[in-house]
Amino acid sequence: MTVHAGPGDPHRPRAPRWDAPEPSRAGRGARSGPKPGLSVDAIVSAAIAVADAEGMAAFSMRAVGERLGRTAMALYTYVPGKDELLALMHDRALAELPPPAPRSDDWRAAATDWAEQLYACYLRHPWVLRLPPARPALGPAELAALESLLSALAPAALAPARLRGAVAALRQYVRGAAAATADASGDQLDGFAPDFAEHFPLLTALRRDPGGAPGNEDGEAFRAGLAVLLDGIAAS
Amino acid sequence: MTVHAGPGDPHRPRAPRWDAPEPSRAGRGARSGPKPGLSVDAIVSAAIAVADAEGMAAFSMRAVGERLGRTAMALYTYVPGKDELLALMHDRALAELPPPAPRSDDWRAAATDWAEQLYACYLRHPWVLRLPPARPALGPAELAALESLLSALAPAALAPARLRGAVAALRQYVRGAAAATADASGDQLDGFAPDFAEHFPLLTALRRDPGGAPGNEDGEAFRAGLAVLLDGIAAS
DNA sequence: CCGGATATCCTTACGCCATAAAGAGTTGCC
DNA sequence: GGCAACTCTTTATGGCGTAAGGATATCCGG
Repeated sequence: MTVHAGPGDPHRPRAPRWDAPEPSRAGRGARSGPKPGLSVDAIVSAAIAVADAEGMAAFSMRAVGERLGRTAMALYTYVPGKDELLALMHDRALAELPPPAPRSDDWRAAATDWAEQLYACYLRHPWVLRLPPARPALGPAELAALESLLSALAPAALAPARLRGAVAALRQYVRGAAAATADASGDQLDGFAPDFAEHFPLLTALRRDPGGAPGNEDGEAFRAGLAVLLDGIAAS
Repeated sequence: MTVHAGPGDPHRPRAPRWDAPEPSRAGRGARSGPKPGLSVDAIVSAAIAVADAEGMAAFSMRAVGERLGRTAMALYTYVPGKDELLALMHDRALAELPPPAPRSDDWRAAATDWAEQLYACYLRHPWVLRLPPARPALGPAELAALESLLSALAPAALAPARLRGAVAALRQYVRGAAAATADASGDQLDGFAPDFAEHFPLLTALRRDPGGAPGNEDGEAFRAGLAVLLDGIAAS
């Protein structure tokens, strides 16, 4: 990545090593000052711990600092601001995804696996689905996930345009479904006006139908939608 | 809906008419006080105007009040808090969607239309995709949109489980794709490490391929994914 | 061993935010 | 007229991100 808000940037004179471990410590002969007590990695870990445990609403620079026994301002030595920290968190979360599985001819199983891994990752870190849009480019882990999906779909030998469509559909579907599941609002449509059934007859009918499994409803819905999608890919 | 934080609620003694026009003014014989200079509707409209124009980052109770020539606190007479206002904004935005089209046997065209309407609506109001998860239930406009989709899909005569999957896939795909388009980050993956092509060969290959239309790339990607999805529904 | 440079980390402060509390002014019913 | 109900304002509280500046620790060249 190397976003490099280096010391040349007059706007951000702090933050000597933003974003990368700065190969060695040999930038200039000048290195001095007290040993760093923190690191970008440690801050990102603490930040993810806060977001996972307390939710995004309770996430703040102060909260992250506190978890590390520092003040909020101490973080600014390592990270230029909250937005950049969020971007690092995002990519770190996606880095939990497994590397591309060894090539298999069963693209359907491979794609299913990919989708379920990503879905589970989003549910482990639901705050990812709520990050602000500022980041200018995809992070390395997100790129790796895309590459992984392409590798899973390779045996299907789709035409390029079709492949683009399939990737977009899978990626966005998983994200949307995870967002729906995470916002437990889900499809809670009871307790409404008394004329609910009148206004929404088809919804009511679908609702009354002997649904799928009783528990784990969200997971079931996710898999059902995924199956439809994969059928579409298969139909190419 | 009738969420009714009525005067009986000790926690919210204000906000006499939250969420519905309160059929007439006949709640109790007691009505008095100055004529309301605002209304929930006017506030929601102003709030949407602010969010559309300035983006969610600049959205605040103060900003909405200012647009109406009032202070932030004046809004609290009509709306119990920011979260509830956001929920109303969400539903109002989705209320722009057209009512169910007259029944047509071409479910594919009908579903495509539904998806494009929703996609366009999200792009008109991208802040909708970024709302906090608090709301406990779907709003009436969102329910109407679902009913509309069911009506579009009716001629396909899907089995209930399959129908559920198709609805979930379409809904979440449109939402995810809109979010990706709105965060103009899109798929910006250039300007990276020099070994980009090495690390991500499949991505690089797909990228090099003579893509679809030159302009309107997002819309193209959206339609391609949608086509895959609809093929999946057709394969039932 | 000693300055000076450089780095980490802290305190303080500013201008935002949502919203609680209390009061001023307006209106309609008795 | 009096009073209750209502709208809207002012003020205040406790949070936020982060700019600014200072204390302190560490290293380097002398």
